[in-house]
Amino acid sequence: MNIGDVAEKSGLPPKTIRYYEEIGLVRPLRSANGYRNFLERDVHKLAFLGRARALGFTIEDCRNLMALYEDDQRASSEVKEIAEQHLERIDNKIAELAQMRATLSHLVHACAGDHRPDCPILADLAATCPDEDLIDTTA
Amino acid sequence: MNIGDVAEKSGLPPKTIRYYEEIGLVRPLRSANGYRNFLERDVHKLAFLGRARALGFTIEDCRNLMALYEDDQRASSEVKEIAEQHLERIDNKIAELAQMRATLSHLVHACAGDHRPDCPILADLAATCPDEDLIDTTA
DNA sequence: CATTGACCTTCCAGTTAATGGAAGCCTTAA
DNA sequence: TTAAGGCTTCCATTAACTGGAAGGTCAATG
Repeated sequence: MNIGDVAEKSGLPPKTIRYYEEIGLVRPLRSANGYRNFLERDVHKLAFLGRARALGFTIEDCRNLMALYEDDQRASSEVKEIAEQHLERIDNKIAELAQMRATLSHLVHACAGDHRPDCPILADLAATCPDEDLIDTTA
Repeated sequence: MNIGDVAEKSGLPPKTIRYYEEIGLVRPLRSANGYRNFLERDVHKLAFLGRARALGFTIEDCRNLMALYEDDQRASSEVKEIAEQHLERIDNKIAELAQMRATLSHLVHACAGDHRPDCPILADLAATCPDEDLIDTTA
């Protein structure tokens, strides 16, 4: 199977599939003409990778998940640990974004958004420390 | 003022400050010895940039916000528009992460996480389309 | 048989926003 | 004088692709 078919079946662009080969996530055979020759097994692996990436796992996570997937002696605890760590990363990211969102939303609502230059958003970004005039800035 | 002092005052690492100069966000003077020589105004700008970046604005947003900040003829609507677009980006990102979180959390709870190889997480990642055998794959 | 168009190949560059490190000045104090 | 610390530039690296150029392959058509 050529890369175009695999792209369609796996949902990954050809560029990405080539990249995944380059970093060793798949090892397709080669036809006599130099074209990559994928087996169904490769398609399956690539779809697996696509789903893992869609869940936000890093490439390194994917590499490890794939290794576990192919190891029938694995302990599910190993998989779960990777997933839990990722879940924590996601939670942290969401918290960070929620914090940004709160501040930004507040500022946006406070801004008239008209022709006048007065802007609480810029005022906040420019905000000097409230006690700035108490700080020795001559140093 | 040397870069080290500016770093301390602005909260940005020296490396980042040099980078911001490289991409034209600040233009410090130079002393006779070749050292960058920052004015209070530069420190203020850098702190502004640091706060904007902390709110997740891109560097390009920062460039535009800074230009508006320095233009006393600006309309607050221009600032608000940038902020609103960013808010939307944040909301999209949060939604995406929340979706990942939901799926992943579900899978993690379903996984025993013991010594056995059975794992719903891997099963899901490997999941072929439920109706795969009904799909014409010969096309 | 030649050519066209759709594939495929490799290789190089660019993306975001820094960060790490090497090699080498400048300054100051012991 | 020499050592420490701060400063300089330049180059490489990060994550995970993506875009594009130059060129080989293949199937069908004129």
